[in-house]
Amino acid sequence: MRTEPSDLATRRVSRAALTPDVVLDAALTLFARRGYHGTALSEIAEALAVRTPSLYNHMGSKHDLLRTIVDRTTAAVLDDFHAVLDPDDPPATQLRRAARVYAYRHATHRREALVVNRDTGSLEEPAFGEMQARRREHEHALRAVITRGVETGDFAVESPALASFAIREMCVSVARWFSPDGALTAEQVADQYSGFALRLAGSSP
Amino acid sequence: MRTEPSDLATRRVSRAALTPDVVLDAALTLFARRGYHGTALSEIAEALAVRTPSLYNHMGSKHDLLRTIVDRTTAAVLDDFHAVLDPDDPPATQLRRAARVYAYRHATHRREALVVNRDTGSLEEPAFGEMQARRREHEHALRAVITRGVETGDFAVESPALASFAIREMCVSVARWFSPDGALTAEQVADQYSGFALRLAGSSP
DNA sequence: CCGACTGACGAACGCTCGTTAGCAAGGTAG
DNA sequence: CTACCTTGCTAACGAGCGTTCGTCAGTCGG
Repeated sequence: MRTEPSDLATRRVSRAALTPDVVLDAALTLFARRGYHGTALSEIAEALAVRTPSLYNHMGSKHDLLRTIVDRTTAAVLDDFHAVLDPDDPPATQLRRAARVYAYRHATHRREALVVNRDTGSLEEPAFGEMQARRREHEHALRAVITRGVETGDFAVESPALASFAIREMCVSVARWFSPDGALTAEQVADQYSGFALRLAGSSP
Repeated sequence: MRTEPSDLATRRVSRAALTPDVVLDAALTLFARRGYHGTALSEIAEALAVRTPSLYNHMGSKHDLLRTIVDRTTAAVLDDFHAVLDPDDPPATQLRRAARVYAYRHATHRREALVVNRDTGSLEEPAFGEMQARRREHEHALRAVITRGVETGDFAVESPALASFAIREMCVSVARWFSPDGALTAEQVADQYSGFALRLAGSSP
């Protein structure tokens, strides 16, 4: 379904078959680097070695690019969460897995994360509302895990909401500094961050 | 020196004396809401009940507004840090105070934090380099605290760099959700977050 | 009462943006 | 071979951007 993305690299000159997904990938790279309003369609076209109007054979509008990126990304985050959360697991296991998969995604999908966390405010309705709903769903689900852990005595925090915010945003920020060429792999970072999350929640060892 | 800012509220109609600081404050509010590239000078002018060219009596350029905001904010963060850090304190006290003042600033100066963390990439040189240098100084100073704590056995983390990133970004994110009208005051949030930081670093109780 | 200064203004600038229309080249199906 | 469909192109659009200039009303010290 998806064309192989070139990660953070910029396609150039190659002029290999232009498709909607190729355009989307170039937009993703540039949106992540310069922001949605800071990126001109002419820059996306240049990165693809094509004139600006040609883009319109493969997309609806500039705003559609942003909407598609945000839609796919927020949906994937929720899929991740529900894929690893087993209701029968103890709270500590649930939190560890939820934090790990969340941190892992932000290490392996840096561009998506940067765009979603910076340019979400440029979405128009109804896309903005839908995105907020999905974000809230994830937020509430994570908070529920912490709340249950506090009730069972596995966790110890004054405010589950506060801890939930802190853990989420801590994981989100991985996208701001992680590099696949760095000393740690995405898996190692995700493991350590899930450990941070457990400590933060006051998980009893 | 500074005119009293109207926090997140928007000045309107009042037409009280236009000064450089009043313009800066309106720009701060709008940059925080819509981003630097997403904000037009005409919107800042409208918020001040003035025509766009009049702004130029009180500022150099749009980019100068951003530069001034970032300069003042990053300088204040470093001042905060050095004001609370006593080299004779044990690592746990140093980390608690550093995290508390950092979280507190992000709760009480939300607009500045949002702009600095979103639109810093729109800075041109040399402003961008200067900002990066100050950010790095704060980052390295906090990391040094953690490293020392690991050496003394007060902390327990695999990678001080990773823990430092996590703690910093966790505090930064306070600006994204904190509300002065919420259930918790800025002081309470800062206290809890500094507790999070200590736990995250594996501080021995 | 007058001179100089401050500051908001209308008009206009050059530029870039996102987007549309129409045409031409190339591959494909019949 | 021909008709068609796809797709990149040039040209052009209307709008909005940040910024500059000259003007003119208001204010204030003398």
